[in-house]
Amino acid sequence: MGRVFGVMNRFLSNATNRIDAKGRVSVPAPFRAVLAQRDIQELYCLQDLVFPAVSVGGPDLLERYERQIAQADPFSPEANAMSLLVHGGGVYMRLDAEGRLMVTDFIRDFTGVTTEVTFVGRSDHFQLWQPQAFHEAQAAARAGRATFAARPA
Amino acid sequence: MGRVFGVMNRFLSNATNRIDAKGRVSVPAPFRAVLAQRDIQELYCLQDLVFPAVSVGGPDLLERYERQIAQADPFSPEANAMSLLVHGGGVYMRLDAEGRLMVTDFIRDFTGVTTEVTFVGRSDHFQLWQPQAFHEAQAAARAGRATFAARPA
DNA sequence: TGGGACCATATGGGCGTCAATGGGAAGCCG
DNA sequence: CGGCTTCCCATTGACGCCCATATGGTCCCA
Repeated sequence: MGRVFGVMNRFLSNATNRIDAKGRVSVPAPFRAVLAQRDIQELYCLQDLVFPAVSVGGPDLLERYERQIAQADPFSPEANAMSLLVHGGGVYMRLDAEGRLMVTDFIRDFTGVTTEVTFVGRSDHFQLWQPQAFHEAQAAARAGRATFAARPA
Repeated sequence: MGRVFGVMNRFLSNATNRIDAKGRVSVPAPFRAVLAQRDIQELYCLQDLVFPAVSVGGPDLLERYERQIAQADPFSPEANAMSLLVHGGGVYMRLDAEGRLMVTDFIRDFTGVTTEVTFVGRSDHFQLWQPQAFHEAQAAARAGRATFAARPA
């Protein structure tokens, strides 16, 4: 195998792939490379806390969320809601031999994807988005960010 | 080979190159020299927050943004949105053996470039612009009006 | 000082490889 | 027995890697 470059060991950038007649979609090769490098074979999926997107990562993703829940006040509505999402909404998935995953109703219902899926890198995990929703969310984030950009950090 | 002069270790000035039939464009040699001097082999690209331009730099460019994210609560909506921009909107690129890069739809859509690309030095990184948009933005900056109209959808 | 050789950059294009996609066939669970 | 899933193989279109050419500028030398 070729050399793995220093910063490519994170999930970065985005790509949109088609869902085939059987409901499968290819995970972009760069993302699969990251998964392979981290020895991640079992994928854990859960809903994003603020966006209509499904987060996908290894078991470490689940652990990160559980730590966050543990830190919060156990009686707070936030911790309660998070536990509901993380523990009640989480799903395990596997890739097939060609590096594709099944787009289940869980994914379709929450993200709104129908024919295409946008894979979005999030550094330590990646997300599945309905293409249009991703573009809109990014445009909104940029707009909100630009208003503060004028001020020095 | 020759001695590298102090002033050449930064991205300065601008140049416009053509996009060929395969969608490639040569990065100006002075910029490539800076990249080589800094040992930058993988390029990190991100949409500018205020201009219709794509910023290109080394891994340090990404790390600068990531430091900002790290300062916020990792589960906050703000950090989430920021990561959506930096990780989801960022792209890694490599130059081919001749020092060219692919002009992807990502670049075309955001900058509006079609047949030519203007490379603009920004000291620690450089940017890709649609030639006319660059001239207009520069003229506006010269006139002292930093405000820039929203670009057309 | 003018001409010409030399050189680096920008550009064009062929070709092989790999990823994305499509579809068949066998296996599993209802 | 039927639908759905999993494994496997075929296709194709894009991208990376390679070499060729042109063009403009610089340097050297007469």
